[in-house]
Amino acid sequence: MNYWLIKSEGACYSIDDLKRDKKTAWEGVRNYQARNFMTGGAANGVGVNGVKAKNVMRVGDLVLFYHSNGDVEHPTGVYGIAKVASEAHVDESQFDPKDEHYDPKSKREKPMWHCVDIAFVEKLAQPVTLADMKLDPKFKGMLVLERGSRLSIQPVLEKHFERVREMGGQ
DNA sequence: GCCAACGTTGGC
DNA sequence: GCCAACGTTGGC
Repeated sequence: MNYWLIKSEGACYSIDDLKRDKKTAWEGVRNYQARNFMTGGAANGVGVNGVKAKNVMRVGDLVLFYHSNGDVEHPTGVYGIAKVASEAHVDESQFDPKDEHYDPKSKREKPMWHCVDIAFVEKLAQPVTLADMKLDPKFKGMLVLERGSRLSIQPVLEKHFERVREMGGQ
């Protein structure tokens, strides 16, 4: 079992939206490194030379749901837990000229972007903010705390995942 | 709103 | 293949 962190602008798609939808296709990721965590390296989810990397999302993996670009009322941080609910599949938004994530370079015959489905697990009783995590030495080494860390899908260590859950509980 | 850090593009 | 220019992300 692997653990992950995915970012979403809270004002754009929040943990409450995921709770309402129960499940959503994690479309719109347009960064190769982030994509490769979903697909296993190649575009289509079968990995490089048919071999999936170890560090790739698998059905059932648990995910920290992180709100980026927060403000005073809604601070940046982890707001809930989700899980990976599908293998990588074609991200339909790349073919839609009206979609903000439209990619004119990508062709149906050879799609560039794939995504997994993400399902709601729980909302934390209280968010674990970025500020909280920076203050707790147990989070030392966590990718999201690093300066300039823009990766929207990140692997997370089990100990960091469990610590978030602990701090976010009642 | 600012701006540093980052990823991508494109000229050469 | 280098690297400057550009657009975007995201903390503050």
